[in-house]
Amino acid sequence: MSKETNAQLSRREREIMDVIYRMGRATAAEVLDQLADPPGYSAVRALLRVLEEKGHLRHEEDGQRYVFLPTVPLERARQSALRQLLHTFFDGSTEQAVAALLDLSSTRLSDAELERLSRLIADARKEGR
Amino acid sequence: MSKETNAQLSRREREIMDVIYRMGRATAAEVLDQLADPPGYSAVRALLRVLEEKGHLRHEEDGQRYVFLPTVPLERARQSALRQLLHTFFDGSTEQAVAALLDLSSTRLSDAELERLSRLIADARKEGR
DNA sequence: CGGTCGATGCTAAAAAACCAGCATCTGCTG
DNA sequence: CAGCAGATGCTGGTTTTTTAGCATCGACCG
Repeated sequence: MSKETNAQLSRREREIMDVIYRMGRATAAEVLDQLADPPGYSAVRALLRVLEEKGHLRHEEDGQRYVFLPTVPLERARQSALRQLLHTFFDGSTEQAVAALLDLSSTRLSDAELERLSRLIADARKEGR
Repeated sequence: MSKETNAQLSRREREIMDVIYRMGRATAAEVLDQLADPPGYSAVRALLRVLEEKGHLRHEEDGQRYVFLPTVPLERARQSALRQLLHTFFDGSTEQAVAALLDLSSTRLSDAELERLSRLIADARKEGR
């Protein structure tokens, strides 16, 4: 059994984790001003403590203040999130998910990006055999 | 302003919505036995009622029992979810997201699927010009 | 007809989440 | 040294979520 990054997050907890994943690392104050519908400073700190207890965060001391980091590295968190999304919204179909992703941002994609994506798939095909 | 599918879901509510998106439509009993860490039947029904009040679900009557459906269609819910995921875990980069997606399921992808993906990207490139 | 089964509606209370405020500590500055 | 600034730890209370239980209703069956 692994390290027990204990179970299910509440709404606020989720929001805070998201902020920290976006930032990579963050202090209480930084988290606070990234929150859309901000509570008080104390509230944020309390939640950070809880998240640490639950094993989702750890902190390093930077002089006086704490900088919080995820215990689960970005890559793994991503994977879980993707897997989850794939399962609930795309019935597990990578193909559909990629399609939706392309559609979502079709205008924003540069030619170079598409080029690289194309290569990515070519590589996947080769590996497959 | 649109129909006000009122705000943020709690943990259980989220779980239940996920089940319903997976199933497309579901009765209380069906939702119950899809839940990983199941509460009582009553609890599920109560939450379904709440979700309906909040505007996330509606129901149709099938003889005696209710079948619940999302008010927001799958496609739109997907988009929101993807956008969110892209933002918090991939810094908005579609490319990285697609890469992660391919990596996640590399073994599971059939040749035919990769073929189709490749075509998808080719199409996107054409449209871009 | 009377009873049981399987639904629903509703309510109240237990549990969890959320939050603010105060006490404390440290470093810095006048 | 005294006081302020900025950080943390902690505690208690309010609000929201989550849950179970009980009442009801209609369909079906013997």
